[in-house]
Amino acid sequence: MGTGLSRREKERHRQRGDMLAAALELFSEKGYHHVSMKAIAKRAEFALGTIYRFFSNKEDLYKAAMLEKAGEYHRTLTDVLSGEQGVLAALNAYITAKARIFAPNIEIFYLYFAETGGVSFNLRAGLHEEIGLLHDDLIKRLASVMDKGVRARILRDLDPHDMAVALEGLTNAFLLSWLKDPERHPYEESINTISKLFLEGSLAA
Amino acid sequence: MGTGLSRREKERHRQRGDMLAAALELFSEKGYHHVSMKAIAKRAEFALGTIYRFFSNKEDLYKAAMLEKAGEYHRTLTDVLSGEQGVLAALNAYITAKARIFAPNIEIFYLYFAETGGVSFNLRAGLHEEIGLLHDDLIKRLASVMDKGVRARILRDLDPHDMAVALEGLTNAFLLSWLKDPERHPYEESINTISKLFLEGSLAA
Amino acid sequence: MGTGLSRREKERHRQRGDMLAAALELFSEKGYHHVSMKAIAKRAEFALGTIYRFFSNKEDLYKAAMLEKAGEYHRTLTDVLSGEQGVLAALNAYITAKARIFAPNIEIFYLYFAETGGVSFNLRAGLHEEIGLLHDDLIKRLASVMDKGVRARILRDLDPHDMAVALEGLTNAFLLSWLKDPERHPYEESINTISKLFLEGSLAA
Amino acid sequence: MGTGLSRREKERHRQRGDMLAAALELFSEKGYHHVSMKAIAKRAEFALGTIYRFFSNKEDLYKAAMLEKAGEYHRTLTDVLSGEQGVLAALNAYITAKARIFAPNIEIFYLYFAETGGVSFNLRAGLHEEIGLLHDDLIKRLASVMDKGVRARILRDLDPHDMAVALEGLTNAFLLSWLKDPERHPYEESINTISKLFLEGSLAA
DNA sequence: AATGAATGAGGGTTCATTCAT
DNA sequence: GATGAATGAACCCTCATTCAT
Repeated sequence: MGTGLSRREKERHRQRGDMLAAALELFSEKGYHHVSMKAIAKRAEFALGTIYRFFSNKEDLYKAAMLEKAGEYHRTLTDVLSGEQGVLAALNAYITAKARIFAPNIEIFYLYFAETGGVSFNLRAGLHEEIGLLHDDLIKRLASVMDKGVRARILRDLDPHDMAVALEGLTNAFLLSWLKDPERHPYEESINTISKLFLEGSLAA
Repeated sequence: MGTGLSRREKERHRQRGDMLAAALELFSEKGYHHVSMKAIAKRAEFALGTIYRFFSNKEDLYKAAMLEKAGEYHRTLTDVLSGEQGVLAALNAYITAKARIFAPNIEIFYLYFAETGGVSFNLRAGLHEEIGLLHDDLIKRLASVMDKGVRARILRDLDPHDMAVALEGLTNAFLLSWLKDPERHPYEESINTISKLFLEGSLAA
Repeated sequence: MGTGLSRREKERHRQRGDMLAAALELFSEKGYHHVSMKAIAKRAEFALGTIYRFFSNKEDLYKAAMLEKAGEYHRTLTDVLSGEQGVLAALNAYITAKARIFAPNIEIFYLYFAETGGVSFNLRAGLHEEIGLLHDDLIKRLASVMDKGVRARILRDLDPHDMAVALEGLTNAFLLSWLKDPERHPYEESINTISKLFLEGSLAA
Repeated sequence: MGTGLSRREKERHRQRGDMLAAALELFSEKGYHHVSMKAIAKRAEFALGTIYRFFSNKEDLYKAAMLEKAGEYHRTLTDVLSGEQGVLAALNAYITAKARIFAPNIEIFYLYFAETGGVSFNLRAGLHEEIGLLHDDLIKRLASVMDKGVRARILRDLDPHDMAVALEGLTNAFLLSWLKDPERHPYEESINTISKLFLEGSLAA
């Protein structure tokens, strides 16, 4: 018993997911203001009014879609970092995972990036903060890996938090560069460059 | 002495500048779609119609405002790089200048960043490309400085273009980190970290 | 019995009709450019946006309103001409019907007339042509009646098409004259005059 | 002695004429509402403000332009009618003159026609009346010619005023028909038809 | 007297949101 | 609960008119 309810809840959750997916697709294709609720309803194959039973307004839907994706990314990246592997393997896995996540979704990356960066304005008040928290958490986890690496004398002896921020900046920059012009600038080489910057005595080796 | 014409032209230019300034303020405060032409007119203290004597539509005004600022930033940063100084001095000056430029204009930085990154959609077609060109030029100039540094055995022996991209990513990341929480994370320390990542034998010293 | 669908369709058609009626009223009262969509919405007792569910823009609404009325007039007049009556009866019926149609709608007559004439400019491209086709059709039908009359030696032996055009011109002129000053110039006398001009040997009688 | 003033007045009159000509050209090309005062100023090669020294507003300019042309037409047509010629010659001259006047100016004809007809709305209040007076005067003069013709037993014995109105309607209709499709419907034949309708015993001859 | 830059009311249209069915 | 027609506020832009130069 309660299965009836449960089934209904599952169904509701599935519908919500369909809406979020449709919304995210359209938002990343055209940008927030160029997507109408009607278009989202159509893409998601729901009636316009039905969307409003799940999200109180467009704003809310946007936030939910972004947070959904951000949460997914965050989960993937933290999973990668928390594996039972060595420091170098973890960082390599992180860098690779980030590329794997964003490559097929460059638009979403931009969106996410803009939010992470801050191009969010009052409009998305709240979203900014929530994504900020995720980002802070990620930095903290990265810093902890860095710390481990420094103590193991694998990484250069710099402030772990700074190194985490640096890694974020480097991966973002190389990702963008790669996505802009995939041929001219293979991502693998970027990984090498990033590694060398962090590794202790890398030149000596 | 042509002062008649010159005065009128100067006046026109001043008005245009006022409009661009007002537009930029508002766009960075609220985002493109949340700013009405009426609001820009009011902020700039012109009549609505007057704006249309200078810019053919909102789109045009936005592009002009962004390009104006982007050009200004680009000029400042390339000036810094082309001084008759050593490699290290040049890079330090660059990093500092970037902070000096963006610190008071974090919103504009986000805007610029978003455009550099790509959150621009069809809407701003053209702008994206033009800013992209400026950015490419900057990278090229940075790479040339890096090359000089590598050949002088001051910097690590990595691909100069990659190092340029890396520097961009690092400065952006640290700037954002600093601007988010100025107390906790002094920008000066970031500069140290950045330096150390690029300097040859920095750990040995 | 499909009544559900039918009812909705009927409702839709009724709404469309109300909008067209309101639009036609206002357009004939004040002219195309002096009527705002808001005013039409108000007169038709719909919200502004609702009108746009039926007509894609003001232009479209105008054309639809004109064509609606033109079609109605055309139907009425061709019906009159195609009755199983004699030539004289047909022409008399035509002249009378025209008066009956336009008398209560002098403004619409002007509008129709202007379109028939050509005061439409690019703006109403298309409408002009469509109304022109209706007009040509009417002339052709009139000419055919004239032809019958000529062959029956009831009407003067002139070119039927010319006679049709002439009848149009005469009825228009007398209608306008009558509508301008109904007392001074009874329409019945106009009919007599028109008849006499076309009848063979009318003076001899 | 007054020559100075006179010269200035002449100059003013010439300027006024240039403005009216430019305005009429544009109005007939595009229609009242699609012509801006700026465009008229440019076509007339005057400054925008200067136009307002001659006409208090756009409305006023339109009326003046229409009345100017209407007066010109009226003068031409009444001149033709008041010549020392026979009735038939006068009517023929009238019909020909009307074609000569309007053929190169079909748009103005439509405009004039619309005003004569009545598509004028509140907007052009006044203009309508004034053109109406000219039109009435023309009808009266035509009627007087008709009367002479009837008394001379050249024309059919119908009410002269009706015949005048009829002639107006016929010439308008044939003119429009001709202007719409000049090849298919030579105006000369129309003249024949018109003549036959009015001439006494024309079929007998 | 001539100029044309500046003004701002007003119009067409879109679209987030509501609510009767 | 689901639907989508109806609503109307708000936006971009034009252009007749004014007035400082």
